Amino acid sequence: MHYAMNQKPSHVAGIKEIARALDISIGTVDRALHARAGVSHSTRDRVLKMAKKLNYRPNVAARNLKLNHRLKVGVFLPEQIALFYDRVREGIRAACATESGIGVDLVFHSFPRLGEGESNAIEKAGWQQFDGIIIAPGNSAELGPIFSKFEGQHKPVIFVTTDAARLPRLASITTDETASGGIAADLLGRVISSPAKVATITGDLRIQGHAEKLRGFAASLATLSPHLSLLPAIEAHESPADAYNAAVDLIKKHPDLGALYVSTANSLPVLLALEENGYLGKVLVITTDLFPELVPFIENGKVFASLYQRPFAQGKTAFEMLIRFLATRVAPKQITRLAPHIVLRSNLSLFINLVYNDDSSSLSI
Amino acid sequence: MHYAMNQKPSHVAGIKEIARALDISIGTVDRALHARAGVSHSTRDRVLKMAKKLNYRPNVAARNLKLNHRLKVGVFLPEQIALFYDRVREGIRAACATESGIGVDLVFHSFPRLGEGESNAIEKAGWQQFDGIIIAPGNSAELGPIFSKFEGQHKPVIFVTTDAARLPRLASITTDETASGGIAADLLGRVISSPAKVATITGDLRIQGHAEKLRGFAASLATLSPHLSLLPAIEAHESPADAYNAAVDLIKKHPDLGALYVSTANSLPVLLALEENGYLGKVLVITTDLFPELVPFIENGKVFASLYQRPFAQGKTAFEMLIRFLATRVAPKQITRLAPHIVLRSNLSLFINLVYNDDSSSLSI
DNA sequence: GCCCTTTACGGTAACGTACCCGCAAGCTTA
DNA sequence: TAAGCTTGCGGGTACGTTACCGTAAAGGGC
Repeated sequence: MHYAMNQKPSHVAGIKEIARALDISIGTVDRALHARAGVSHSTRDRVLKMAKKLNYRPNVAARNLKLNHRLKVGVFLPEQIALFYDRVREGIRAACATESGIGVDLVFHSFPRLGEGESNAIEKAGWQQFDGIIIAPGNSAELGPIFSKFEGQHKPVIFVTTDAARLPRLASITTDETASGGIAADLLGRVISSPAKVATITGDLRIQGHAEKLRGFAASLATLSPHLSLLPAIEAHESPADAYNAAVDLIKKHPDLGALYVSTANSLPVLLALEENGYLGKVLVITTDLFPELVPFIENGKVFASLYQRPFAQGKTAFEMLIRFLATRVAPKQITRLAPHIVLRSNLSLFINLVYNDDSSSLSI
Repeated sequence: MHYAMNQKPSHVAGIKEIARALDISIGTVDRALHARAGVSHSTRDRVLKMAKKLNYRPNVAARNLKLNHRLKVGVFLPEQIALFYDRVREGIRAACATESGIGVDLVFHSFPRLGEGESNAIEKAGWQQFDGIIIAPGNSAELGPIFSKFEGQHKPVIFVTTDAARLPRLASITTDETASGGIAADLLGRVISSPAKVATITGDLRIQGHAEKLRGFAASLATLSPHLSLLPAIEAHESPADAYNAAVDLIKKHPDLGALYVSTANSLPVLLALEENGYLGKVLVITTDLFPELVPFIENGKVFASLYQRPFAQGKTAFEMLIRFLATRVAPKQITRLAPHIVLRSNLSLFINLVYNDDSSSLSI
């Protein structure tokens, strides 16, 4: 038995076929199709109708050849944490490499840390020169003036890795942070069946994603795992020393701690603090993201799970969206929330080569 | 502070700049660059050197315009299970839509079920007419003769959703089935802390993926969750009635069953059997894939997790790889194993719109 | 010497589109 | 009525590449 459901690739017409069909010049057809001046209403209508009838599709190759414009895309990402943001950059580069239609020039700019120096970097680089921009917006207060200064220019900006809903943007790509927190709470509640205390260590709560993760965690804990009681969130401000001390404090205050959710990538000092005090293995730990030092902790089960934010996929998606918009001027979905990957010791091997980034040809896994 | 790491987009030369630099004709340059006949060795070398020196990049737009060849891609996928394979088709279509460079004609062919009628469909459709083929190879025994008949033609074939390692293929895209099984065993072992019996219900074990899932499950159970004892695998052959009866038998024989891993998408009859006998909620269940009927089971926690095989991402990746090969003749990584998504009630909402497929613009989440 | 083939290269017509120039008809204004 | 302007359209060129055709020059066989 055999079923064919062809959609016939029916002939697509060019601009000159329309001209021939209406016995007018291709110049006129061009003006009509592009709503340029110098065509009467009646002719324009006739052209548009015939274009639809003949199934006109502009030939992208010819257009690109003619208006030989290379696109310039500016990418503004933090240097820290390099292992994370380098994967974003790789995703962008990979997507750029597969782009066969239009010529794209990528210009990478860096600033020290998320929310630190990004507006500076943008202003120095010159917003103007880019056809589109990809950025991780850490400090929306600082970025606000820049965005409003260039308002009305409709420069397409795409946010990656974290969002800033107040700023006007073409699109934003992040993982679903609320879901990340929710998954952590869900898993902890499933594994720990009796009542227990749960703590969270987070990063800078002014960054949108961190707050969302916590909200998701708290909400999910209350509904899905009510037998777990949540301790007040500990904000570690991305500093290793802060995080270490906070963890030591925590286990001193709550020696009966059952579980811990580290919602920042800065989990290593926390793990060391737990290990040194003999709590690693006793406390069920869920972390965020993936980097080489974390691998052994997951491998030997001391860290139950880590929620991977898929930097490569984020970069790739952002670039694809931007180019698609620049080519077609059709706006993409404004908010895209990728599903975070749940990294366990059983599927760790699927992510490990990504982390060591020895295989740049690897896909957006 | 501001760090710029531009890789300068330095001027890229065209074919005629090389010609001018060497004071020869562009025809000669073209022949030299494409290793065509009619150029002396010395001139060829000079051209190639100058091409490198001037940073020659062929203008894809111009090339595509000139050799106006549309590519024809044949897609052969089963009809059953529609919700799964339709997502694969959507992924292919989505990738095709973003393809701006070359014109691609997609031709979809279907056959009833995986491994049933696929060789028939291919032979009827005519292997010859396609520049490339995407197929779900269920029955490698039947496909073998077809593949060997056309051996040496180097027709690029990409396998999706399941692999057939014996057949020559350009690439294969599946989820990592071994990891799927491993994740199931890992999670079950984490949630169930005391010794318990674990059963598996699988599909046709002649299909590569099903066997791999079981192997992964057994291996992972032995190493990560040794307190769980694995019962012999039950093969349900994709038939709903079979699956139902098998499940009833199972709980009759093992009323103390602790957990169940359904490694086929055909999990609904199993869930119904458990529900009718009051076992749903007592037995920890992990299923495979996602479809509307499964959603409420996950929502209310009766199914702990489901391992989603990302059909959309598989289709999209397969198409992108195929086109990239056809455009550049550079072979992709032969084996790509995507990480399956772990669907829990806490992240179910991220996948639910995919399942109801009301949003075809959604990404390869 | 002639004729034929081969080799190495020059020249050029497209591919479909965008954009500029030019021209005729109609209209306005002095 | 002449000069100037606007409107509506035709014609042509160029974008970078490929695929031909043409053609000198060199070589080989008679």
